[in-house]
Amino acid sequence: MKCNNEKCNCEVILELSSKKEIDILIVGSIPTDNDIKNQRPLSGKTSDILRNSLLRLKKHYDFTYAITSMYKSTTKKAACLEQLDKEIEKYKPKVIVCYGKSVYTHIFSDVYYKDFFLLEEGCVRYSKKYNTHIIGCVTGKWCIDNDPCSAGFIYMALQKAILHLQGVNFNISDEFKYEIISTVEQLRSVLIDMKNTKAKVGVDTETTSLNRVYNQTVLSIQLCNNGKVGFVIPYKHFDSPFTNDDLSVINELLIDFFTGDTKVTGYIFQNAKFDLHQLFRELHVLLFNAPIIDTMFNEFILEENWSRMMGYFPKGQGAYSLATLSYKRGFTGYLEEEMNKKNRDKLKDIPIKKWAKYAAADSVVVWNIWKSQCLMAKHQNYIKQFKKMALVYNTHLTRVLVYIEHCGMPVNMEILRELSNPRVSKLIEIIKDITKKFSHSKNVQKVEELIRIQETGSNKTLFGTPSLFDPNKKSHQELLYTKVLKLEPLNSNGKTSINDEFQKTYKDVYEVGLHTQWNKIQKLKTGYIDNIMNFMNHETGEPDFYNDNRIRSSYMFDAVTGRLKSRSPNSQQRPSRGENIGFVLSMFEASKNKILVKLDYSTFEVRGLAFISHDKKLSNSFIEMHEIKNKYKANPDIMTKDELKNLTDVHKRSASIFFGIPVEKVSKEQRQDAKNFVFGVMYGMGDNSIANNLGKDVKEAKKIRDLFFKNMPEAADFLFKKTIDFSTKNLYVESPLGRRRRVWGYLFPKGHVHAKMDRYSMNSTIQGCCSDLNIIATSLLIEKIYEMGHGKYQVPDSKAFMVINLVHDSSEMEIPKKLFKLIPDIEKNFTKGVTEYVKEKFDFNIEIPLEVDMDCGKSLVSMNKWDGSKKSLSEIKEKLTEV
DNA sequence: CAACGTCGCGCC
DNA sequence: AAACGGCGCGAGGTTG
Repeated sequence: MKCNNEKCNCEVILELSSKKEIDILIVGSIPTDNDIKNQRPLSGKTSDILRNSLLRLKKHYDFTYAITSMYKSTTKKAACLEQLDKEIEKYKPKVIVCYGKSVYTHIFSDVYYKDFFLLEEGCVRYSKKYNTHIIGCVTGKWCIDNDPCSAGFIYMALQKAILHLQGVNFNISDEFKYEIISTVEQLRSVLIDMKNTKAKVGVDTETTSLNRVYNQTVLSIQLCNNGKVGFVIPYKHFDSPFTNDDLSVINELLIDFFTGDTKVTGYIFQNAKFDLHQLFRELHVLLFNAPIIDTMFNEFILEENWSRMMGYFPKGQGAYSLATLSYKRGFTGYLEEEMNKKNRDKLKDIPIKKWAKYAAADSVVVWNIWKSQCLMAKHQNYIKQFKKMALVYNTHLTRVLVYIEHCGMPVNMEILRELSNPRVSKLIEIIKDITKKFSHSKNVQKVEELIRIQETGSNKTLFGTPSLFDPNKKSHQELLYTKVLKLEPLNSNGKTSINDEFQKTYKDVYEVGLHTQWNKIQKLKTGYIDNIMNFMNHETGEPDFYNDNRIRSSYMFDAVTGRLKSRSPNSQQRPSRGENIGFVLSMFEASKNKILVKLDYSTFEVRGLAFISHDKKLSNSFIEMHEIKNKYKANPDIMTKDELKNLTDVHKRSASIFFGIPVEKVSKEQRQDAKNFVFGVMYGMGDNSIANNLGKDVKEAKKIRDLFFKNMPEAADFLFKKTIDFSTKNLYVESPLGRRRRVWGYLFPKGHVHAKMDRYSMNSTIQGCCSDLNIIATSLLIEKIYEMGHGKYQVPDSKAFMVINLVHDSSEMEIPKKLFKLIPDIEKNFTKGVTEYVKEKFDFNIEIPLEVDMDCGKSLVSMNKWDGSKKSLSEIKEKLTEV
């Protein structure tokens, strides 16, 4: 059919799924030659994702659709746009899905964030011009170019379009009212009213800064329990009607509200961690009387892949920010200039009346977002697990994050200052020494000559000319290793790069060896000495660090598998092995009269594989080892520590299972092979990589894989069959606790992307589940600390039981020496305690015993391993009373 | 010169 | 042709 525009002679292509009326019109941008030839728009390879999504959705929903393109020719001819209008006029679709940003911005001109399409993506909006609803989504090409998991955005947009036909609306209202509380009695009556209402309460605070512990003031607290009216409680603000006496009454009222008897079914926050820092600091409330709900966490739980798209969102307004969450649900309030988050740091100087409306909005909006999120969970068939995550899990998560960030990791400043002082630092001395060795190398001297000629045109040197060779500079590396030393570059692009492979291959070349040492030690200095010194500096640093010399990293929950991230600085990559790390570790020292306790789950992910897959032999391995350990703990005299180590080594046992030999006959090499293999398998490594890793040829790696399949059939079946079948079918995997990881990449055509999704699926459940258990266990411990009255704000910091760091499967504490007796209880909490808890609350039965390794000491360089026995405990105690 | 993407490497 | 999961950070280099 030809376009009926006289000026234009292009082909009109339109594909109809049915001759009935059209529900959904999908509009692509520019057709290809093939599209036109076949009369089938969006028929190319990159549209597979769209078409696969339609196929899958057809299985669940009944709907009709048409596919067309905005332009009718392979070039952008303006005249053709009229043709699209005619199509819309003719078919009167109930909703238009705009495939790509250009289509969306053409059809829906009312776009606020023009440069950030992902803020519009998936939001159903009403178009006056076409008198229909519009929804935008990314294109397949965009998914291919960016992240395969973004393919889900296309699927979700289509699903939302379909749900729209059924009258399902995820958007929230712009309408709300607000009230400023002006007397204590008024507050009392509002709080009593809320306490006696079975509803959730949206909570928000306005503060003077983003600090967590120090140099911070709460300006106001907002509450809303119906999604319509927000109450603003003025707090410490010049414009507040409350006297100091009033404030202490208000504090009592609030403490009672959050901890006393209540009918409230949950508190809804946006970024609960921040507001809980405020409530913890001001009111000392950490354990609440109702679940803590976080709209930010919920949004992540509903689509964790947004966390990988941060670059496509405005600075300071990420994918999970309140502005984004509300905007994506059609809330336009925050677009008003007065509501702009950027102005919020000035609130302390502006009368409350002027900003109360916007402050109130935060509590109202989160309430409504929660409703919208529940609706979404329902349509993902996820509501039951979602509520477990949102209500039960998140309460623990938030508590842990608040407590850890509040406590902070102690630093011995004397040691740190010494390490950073070039005159006395032993660490800097090593760096100087390596630099000297470099400059004495004949080869480096040749490089310096070359550099000098390059830069000055002359190779003459004066006495005292500084060394020109910079080991970090790529050009200098190139000169030294390729030009002078003539080492064959190992990179496929023919360029020298000082990576792991290069350093291993040429480890016998003197300069390469120096380089390796230099890189390592330099990293220790910049990453831990310089970095932390900066944080502790009163000019460049942060008050939450320098006020009490504790490191307060930010912990975030947005790692796609469910692990925590830590940043500023990253406490999870603090050095743990290798030369010279002692310098850095020595500064992590417990404060006076306290000790550090480090708790690691023992081979947690391998154990996770066992208890998630219910592999018999692997599980038995762990059970047997547990029994041996218990016997030893009861009476350490029955065997030596070495014997115990031998008998309770999971990798030795795996090797014994793989190779069919007794544990005590397993060689070092066999153990290493089994270990590397199991980890490789859990990461989804192929035979080639495993072979590479084991330093064997592929045949042997395949042999070990066969042994794995033969001897651990349930584990192999779980990883390679059950998990992948489930995720290809459902496009997600789900952990026993109810955490999902979406693997939208299966919407791609079969190929390497599917292989990637296979790996994500196999790994995510185990990785996430182990991390979740660690977090829950830590939270349970904090609960107990508070029951015993040893928590922060219950006693002075010098006597408080602190939780100071969390690294995926380990938890670190700083405890008063007097509480040393609690060590066995801590161990129990992280093993039996958490096992019982998840059985009760999540119906998750961990059938094998969990085990932890525990170390205690004054500082991280002087830790003593506890073998679980009473004897060893008293030995450590004795050692620690000496320091 | 600031912002950005890439690399290499630290941790589990 | 081959492909190892999850991260943060500092380095040099490129870009506008």
